[in-house]
Amino acid sequence: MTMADDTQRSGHVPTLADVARAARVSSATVSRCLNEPHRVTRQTRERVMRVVRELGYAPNFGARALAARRTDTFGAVIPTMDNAIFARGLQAFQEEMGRHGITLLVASSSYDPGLEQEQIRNLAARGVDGVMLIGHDRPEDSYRLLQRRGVPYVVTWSHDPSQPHPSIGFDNRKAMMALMEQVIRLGHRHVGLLSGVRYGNDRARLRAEGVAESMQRAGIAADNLTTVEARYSIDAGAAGFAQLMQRRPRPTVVVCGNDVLAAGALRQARAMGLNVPGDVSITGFDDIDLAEIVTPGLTTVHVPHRQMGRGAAEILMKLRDGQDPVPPVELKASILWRESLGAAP
Amino acid sequence: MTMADDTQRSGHVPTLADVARAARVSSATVSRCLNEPHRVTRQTRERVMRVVRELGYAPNFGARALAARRTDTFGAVIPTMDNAIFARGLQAFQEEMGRHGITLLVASSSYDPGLEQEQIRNLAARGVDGVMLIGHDRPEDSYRLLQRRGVPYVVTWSHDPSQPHPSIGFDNRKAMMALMEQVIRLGHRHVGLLSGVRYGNDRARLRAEGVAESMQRAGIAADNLTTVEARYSIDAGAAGFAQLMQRRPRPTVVVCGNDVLAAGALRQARAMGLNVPGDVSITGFDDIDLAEIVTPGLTTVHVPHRQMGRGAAEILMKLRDGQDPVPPVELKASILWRESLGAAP
DNA sequence: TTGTACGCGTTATCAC
DNA sequence: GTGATAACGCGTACAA
Repeated sequence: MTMADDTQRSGHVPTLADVARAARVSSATVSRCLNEPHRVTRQTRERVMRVVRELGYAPNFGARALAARRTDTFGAVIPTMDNAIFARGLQAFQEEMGRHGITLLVASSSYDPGLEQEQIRNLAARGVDGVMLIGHDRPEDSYRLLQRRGVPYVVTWSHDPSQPHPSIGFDNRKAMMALMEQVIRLGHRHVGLLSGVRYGNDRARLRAEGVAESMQRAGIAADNLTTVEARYSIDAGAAGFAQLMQRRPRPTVVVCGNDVLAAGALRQARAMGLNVPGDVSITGFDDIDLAEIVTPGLTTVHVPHRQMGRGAAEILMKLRDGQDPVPPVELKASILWRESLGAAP
Repeated sequence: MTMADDTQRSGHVPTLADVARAARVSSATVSRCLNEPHRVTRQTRERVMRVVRELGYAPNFGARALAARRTDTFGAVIPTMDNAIFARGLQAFQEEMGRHGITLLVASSSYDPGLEQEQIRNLAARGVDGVMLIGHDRPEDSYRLLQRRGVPYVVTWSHDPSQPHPSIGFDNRKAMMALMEQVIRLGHRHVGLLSGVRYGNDRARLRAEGVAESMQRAGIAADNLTTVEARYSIDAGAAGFAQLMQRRPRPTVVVCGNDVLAAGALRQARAMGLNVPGDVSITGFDDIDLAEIVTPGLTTVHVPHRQMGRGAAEILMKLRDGQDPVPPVELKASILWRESLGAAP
């Protein structure tokens, strides 16, 4: 019989009433001590708080939410926790929330719109005071669900003024076009696009559109662009790169929809004995840690992750406090030059 | 005035009573339709469910938890979301939970024991039916808090039979010693240890102890080991590596407490014009994606992330269902050979 | 099979 | 400043 067996389960979780009884006050006074300490005399307050500590009391969240109709909790639904893309932005989001005494609930959707809707419903049922969403593309029902329950939300990672939702993000298409301008300037005319899955993902979709539009504007035949779609993983990136390299004429540059795919492409290039950027150039998107650490370093699009997270928190709090409407905020993404993009061979 | 302005907030969130009224049944019947559909005739069930959809009803979580004294929610407190270490294990944990209709709540502690306790308290107050914890090292109070409230928990990422807590993990010390055996066999006698922060982190502590013990067993003077501690980031790893390289005689190998530090070490080695493993060897720990993608590939300790996550879920469910005690589960970690570890120069 | 009625633990509105 | 007490929305004996 170990210690854990003795104590893992116990009889009774202390309630407000237990504290009140032990401190010889009413439950209302205990509640006040916890929520509005200044409305209680120091003497009783100290007595109550001592009992709170002794009993190890913690308020029951469900009951509190039920009575106060407010949870001081915000939610975020992100496509995946399995990588670093959203981590930094989320961290900033959380830090800003923490400063205001708000807790963050995180759910992940595995890039599945149906699952995302379920997660949104779950967060709403949990009474979150606001929700942060990634990207605009999702069933109208998902938005309606939040609107109907009066839960404020903010869309991030994408700026698209045509969308009628509060948002903060950057223009994925424009950012990709800025990168493509450099690619074309360096003489590349045969382009392989290693895109993320576009269905239900406006970031991936807009980035891909940016590539095509840039080529069109430069007067390069659409036929010179080959696109392969890959799910979000290094292995899928490697496989996609191998596929692109079979195209004739072979692309002189592989533009990737994100850094993870680019890392996979880099690995595959090495495995195929291809020099980067000597034989083929590779570009990324996002500027996560990975982009700096690979060899050669990835030329990529730097995304203002932290600024986005902090801004999203601010917007959500304005919305919660009744400020409405809040206009979309556009952030800038910039090109980060490293070594993986060079002149066309 | 955009669409969002019109609909962002609405009047009334539908309740069980609303559904009952619209469907012309009692609230009890609606509740049954949602929770025990088989105890209701098909006819009324279909009528009720249609109203549920029409009204966009979702049960109020707080109220449900309050009445049922059960949330079908498990929690996990991880040190950080900012990297991939815990992501894979957590994903497996979540998948297993999902199969059983359980939702996961994730909180992060920023490697701060105080903050971790606050998060544990928060999860407990939210009524989670179980909690997954990383590592054993934390104030006794944190455990007591859970025990007192009768919330089952499981410790992961670390196996230590001397600890009286349900757990699943691997022996961090033993794993590091297995790696060190190879390091020493390759002729290394001057070792730099780039350790993670050990305070409140038994994984980092035990890994560091493993290095020291291996050297002692091999009869190598303790003086031949230089230790530098670095917080969890690539930059800190790079700085720590630079510091270790100033030691005379210079270490022929830098053993890192995790892959992220090793990646930083690798970057710094390149910046200093040092060949790896020709001039100096570097090893990692964890085997995250990064370890495979850097150049040269990291020789590291492969950790059974997914197995750990899945196992943790199973243990937690047993505990919740009253099975007690559940003995600690030990998993195996293995050495993964890549290119960054070579013979001593 | 369905309905009635109570309790879950907290906050908020009153009196005092 | 403090104490009763009525919600809050749901689950569940128990009765019908």
